[in-house]
Amino acid sequence: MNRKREVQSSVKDESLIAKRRAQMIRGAVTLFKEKGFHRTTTREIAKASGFSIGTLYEYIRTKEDVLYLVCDSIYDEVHARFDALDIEKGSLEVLVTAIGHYYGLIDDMQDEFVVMYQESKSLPKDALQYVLNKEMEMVSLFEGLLADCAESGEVKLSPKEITLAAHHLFVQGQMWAFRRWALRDFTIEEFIELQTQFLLQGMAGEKITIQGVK
Amino acid sequence: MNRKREVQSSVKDESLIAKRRAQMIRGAVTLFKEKGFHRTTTREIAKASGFSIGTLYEYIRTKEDVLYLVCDSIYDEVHARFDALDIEKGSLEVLVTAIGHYYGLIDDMQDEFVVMYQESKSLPKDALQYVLNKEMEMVSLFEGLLADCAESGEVKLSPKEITLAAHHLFVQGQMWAFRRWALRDFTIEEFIELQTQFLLQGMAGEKITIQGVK
Amino acid sequence: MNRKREVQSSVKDESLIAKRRAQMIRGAVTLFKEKGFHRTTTREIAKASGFSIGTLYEYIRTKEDVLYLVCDSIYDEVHARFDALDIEKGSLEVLVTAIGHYYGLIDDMQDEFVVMYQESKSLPKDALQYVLNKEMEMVSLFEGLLADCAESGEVKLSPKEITLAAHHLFVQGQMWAFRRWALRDFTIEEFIELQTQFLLQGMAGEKITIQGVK
Amino acid sequence: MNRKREVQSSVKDESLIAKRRAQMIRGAVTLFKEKGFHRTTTREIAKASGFSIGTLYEYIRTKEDVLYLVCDSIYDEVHARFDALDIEKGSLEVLVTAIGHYYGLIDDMQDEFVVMYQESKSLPKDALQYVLNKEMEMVSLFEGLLADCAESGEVKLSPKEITLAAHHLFVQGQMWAFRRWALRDFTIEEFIELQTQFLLQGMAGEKITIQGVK
DNA sequence: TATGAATGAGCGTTCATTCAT
DNA sequence: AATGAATGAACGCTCATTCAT
Repeated sequence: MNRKREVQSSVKDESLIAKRRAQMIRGAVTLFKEKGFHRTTTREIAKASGFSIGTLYEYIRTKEDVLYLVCDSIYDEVHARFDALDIEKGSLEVLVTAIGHYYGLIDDMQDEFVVMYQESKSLPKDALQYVLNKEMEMVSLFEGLLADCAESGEVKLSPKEITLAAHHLFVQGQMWAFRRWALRDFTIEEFIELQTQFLLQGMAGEKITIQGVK
Repeated sequence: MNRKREVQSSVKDESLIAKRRAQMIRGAVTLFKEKGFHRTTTREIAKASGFSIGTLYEYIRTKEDVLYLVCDSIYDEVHARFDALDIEKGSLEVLVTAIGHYYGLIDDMQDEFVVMYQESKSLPKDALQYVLNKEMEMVSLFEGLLADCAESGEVKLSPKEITLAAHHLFVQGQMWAFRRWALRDFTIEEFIELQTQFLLQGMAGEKITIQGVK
Repeated sequence: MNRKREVQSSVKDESLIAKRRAQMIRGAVTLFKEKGFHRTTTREIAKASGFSIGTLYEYIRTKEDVLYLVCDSIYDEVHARFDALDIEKGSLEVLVTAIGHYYGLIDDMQDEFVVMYQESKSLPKDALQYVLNKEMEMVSLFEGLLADCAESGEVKLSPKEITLAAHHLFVQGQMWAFRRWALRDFTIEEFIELQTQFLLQGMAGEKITIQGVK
Repeated sequence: MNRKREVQSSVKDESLIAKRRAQMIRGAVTLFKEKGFHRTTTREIAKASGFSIGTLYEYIRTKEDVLYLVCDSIYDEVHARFDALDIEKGSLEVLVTAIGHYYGLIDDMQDEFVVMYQESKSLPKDALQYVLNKEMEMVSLFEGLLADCAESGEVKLSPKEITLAAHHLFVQGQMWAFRRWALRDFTIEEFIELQTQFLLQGMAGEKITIQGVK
């Protein structure tokens, strides 16, 4: 399994750690979104979190820990939401619900997702691996759902097509967070509706051939 | 129009400027890909370019200029390729050709595209605007093609659906550069084939309704 | 006289102060020996002493106080030992006994002596002066013993030679603590024996002249 | 052999490196003597050297490098002086000359020696090893000279006594640098004269026994 | 009395940029 | 036009010390 990395803290009171880190994550996300991880200083993070630089370092060991904490908290939320869905076996209906929830989550946590996608490359190796694994878990979840649909005959997709479709789906989710400036005219509901349509049709229809294309 | 930003140089000889900047871009892309813009030092760029730090600064004014030069050169290439296509009016066939060329280009310039998407946020405001405009030009090109298809009745899409489809298309292109680690099993030809299929079916089929979904 | 510096404590109970400071000294010596005064943190001292950082500061005012306490405790021990000797008047025999006891003490408290010699320069001015005075007392004790021997005719030494011999003696003691890595082959008994021999012969013999030396 | 550690510099001009490092060493020795290695900041070193903090770091990689450079320069000087002596085979006369030169050197470079002895423990492991080896070379030189004297019958010393005498000699040298405050009344010539006397008598005389000493 | 979370001055180090040669 | 030594602002991080509980 994908073992959670421990972020060391010299403070012992666990609930205090949780509270301070929540402050930290909130402050850091705003800053990272605005200026990026590298242009944000630890002093700024401390200030935005509402405490001093010294206190910040009571709860983390390195600046990168803050970024990791941000990424980790996103996946905690993702899991919380999906667990609430209580999925057993995939079907077109379940898939559509899952997509809706996933895109809804991204809408709720736009800043966090943008930060994660833009800045995760600055994570130390092991933390990056952890985050990528989490991402893969997410994609696999969709793959599983699609595979169930394929098995039950609801959709006709080869294994490769399933893989691609799952990534496709995942990436379109990112698009909502990333390209808001380009999608100002859409509500999240419209976006979900249209994306779902595209996807279902893309999977369902007959193969199409255009003649004369290289 | 989107006016090209001038990057100041204290050197007069235009052809020398072009030569040195080409060296610079080649060196910088590799470094930016490997370590990101912020972790790359100007000294490293100079070294990778084959000249001294002093010389580097004869051809640019700030480190960000290098990033801008990289981004700009990508779009020069994009334009060169698309101009060669000599498109007049859109049709499904033309659209499919354009997609193929676009994805092919991304495949050829993977490193450059990754750098651009990952690091462009570090550009100074005006340069970022310029690059985003370039991106919008690209998306608009696809929108134009799709609109032509809609007009001629080849596809049935509302204006909003056209916008979304164009972005969709554009983002799937990025995916090829970005998520290569997840798409190791695919060749670029397969990828183009499958993506095109998805798109065409997604646009062509009847609307699908899943009942019981919120 | 050399007045003992008061180290402030906010705790009133004198016996508790003594107990806590003893814990502190034991912990600190080990740490100072291992990593030096500057590389040792107050938190580490607290931990090694068996109490919290807050408690540590109930018994001292500054980190340097700990160092002072260490140095002071060494001289307390030195005095305790020499008082037990109950010296009245010097003679060669008494001198030899004193040397033996002094070197034996250094052997027993090697770590403490090394710390004192290596780190005492980090003491605040007045504390350093106090410690240097203590050291001078020690040297004077030997000077006194030597002077007695000179007076009684047991050795032939000018006042200047006495001074130098006393320092000599003192410094050779330090050597035992300091250069243990170079003296692995010697036992403390051998060392005392040989040093005493050297000293006595050095003082007793006829003056030697080497001709032709500039 | 004891390979010289390379201290990295980003400057290429070797003679400039030598010049700047000489400035650095001169400045640093004064500061280290005054306040110790740990209490001296790199900015102070830069200032005392006559250049900026940025320039300082063009010639070293870490603060510890400065300390190493100081220690290394001392032994360069030691070697230069001893090589000039052109010793072939030991004799009492040669030994006395060597001692005189060694103590003379220490007198000339008092500050440097004090810094080396007080602060070398702050060197990184490999550098410390290098310096200790240099020290051992020095001691061995005296051991060699003494062994030659023993062989030729000029002195009667067992191998162990030779070892101890060499260390003894070496440590008395340190004393001159270290305990100047206690030896204000002596000139270096007196000191050399008396120490040599002590040593020669210590080695030459008959064994002395004090009765009644435990 | 004992605790440990909070503080912020200060440190070592980096690196974009300049400019004399 | 090319070089690379010099600069210093700014960063990440530490740790002695305080003080509310």
